[in-house]
Amino acid sequence: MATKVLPQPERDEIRVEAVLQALGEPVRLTIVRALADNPAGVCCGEIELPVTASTRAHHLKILREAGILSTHTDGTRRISVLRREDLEALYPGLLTGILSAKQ
Amino acid sequence: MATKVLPQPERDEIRVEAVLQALGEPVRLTIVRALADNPAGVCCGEIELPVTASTRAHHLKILREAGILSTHTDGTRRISVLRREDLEALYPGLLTGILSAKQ
DNA sequence: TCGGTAGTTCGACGATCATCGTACTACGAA
DNA sequence: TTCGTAGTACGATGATCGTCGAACTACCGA
Repeated sequence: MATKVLPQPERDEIRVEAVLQALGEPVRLTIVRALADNPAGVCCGEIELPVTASTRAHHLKILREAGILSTHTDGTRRISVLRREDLEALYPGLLTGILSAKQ
Repeated sequence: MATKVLPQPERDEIRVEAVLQALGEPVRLTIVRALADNPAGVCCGEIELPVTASTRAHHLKILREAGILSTHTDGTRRISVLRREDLEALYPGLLTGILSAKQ
């Protein structure tokens, strides 16, 4: 039950370039969309992706280090949640704009 | 005076991945910010950038092909304008969010 | 017509990146 | 404790990307 939170940048440490660069990759964008659809958080493995587990972990790390998502442990599972509040505070409208894209 | 418009994607041809990937580069983000400050358009060479002319042309091409800016000729000059309306229609709030970043 | 100016195109090069397989850690169940 | 599951870390590899200089095109003024 949400025992530990993996290292992530504070709100004031988040940089736009890192956020945009992280979002500019199809697989990562898919992950972000999946998280947006599940406000309660999603277990990494539950998102269907055309890559192996190690690549998946790689992308999740990039998203976490960019400040886009937060990950906490739950047994052997890792639950990821979109950092909506932080992103909205820093770049109001950005997430909404991206998620409103046709596909 | 504004004789020709360089090839660019129609609004419905613009893809989010391309837009985000284009914006996720420091030099290109600088260009976009400069264009946002000058709604009337900016001549490429007027933006101060830490790169050579050829690299500058390269970045402008990527931004144009992503659908972020529009370029028309004016004699030997090329005037670039941010495609605010198109971007706002496709991804409402995205530009505002990005431009509101501290730096 | 002849520069000169503004910008693009074309390789080329080095750096970064996405991907993978393998090995590893951490946890829960039997 | 032993096994299976969930996920990470570590190279390695091939592809993409940012950068540059040099050569080229287009336009304007003298």
